[in-house]
Amino acid sequence: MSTAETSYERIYAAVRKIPRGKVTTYGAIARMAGLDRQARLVGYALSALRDGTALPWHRVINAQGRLSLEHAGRSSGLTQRLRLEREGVVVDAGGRVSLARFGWKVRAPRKSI
DNA sequence: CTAGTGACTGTTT
DNA sequence: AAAACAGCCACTA
Repeated sequence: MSTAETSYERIYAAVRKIPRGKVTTYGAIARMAGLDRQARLVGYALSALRDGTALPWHRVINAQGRLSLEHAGRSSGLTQRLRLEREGVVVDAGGRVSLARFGWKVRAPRKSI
């Protein structure tokens, strides 16, 4: 079809690229999808996902390093936290993740810790 | 068509 | 540190 890929498709594709054990922000996903200022759209696209999706949506958190789902009063917040911890991502009691440590960076890691 | 809302972000008070 | 404002876009009524 001549129909161009929707923003959703691009967003999903970007989310799929997040490596296991890492997290990224909505803004970063939007940027990867070529929608640099549509972080909100990313959240909206993810909200449209169904249960059982193969998309690693749990690796997407907000720029404050916090799980937006918990803050939004979603029951899926617990699921996200569980999945992250299962991948080795440390989630604080307040639902916070250290972006400095687990934030997905396209740049190469430091040669020394 | 308009108006309201949202899994956001960055800047300014 | 917390709240308010503005910006951006898609979906629903």
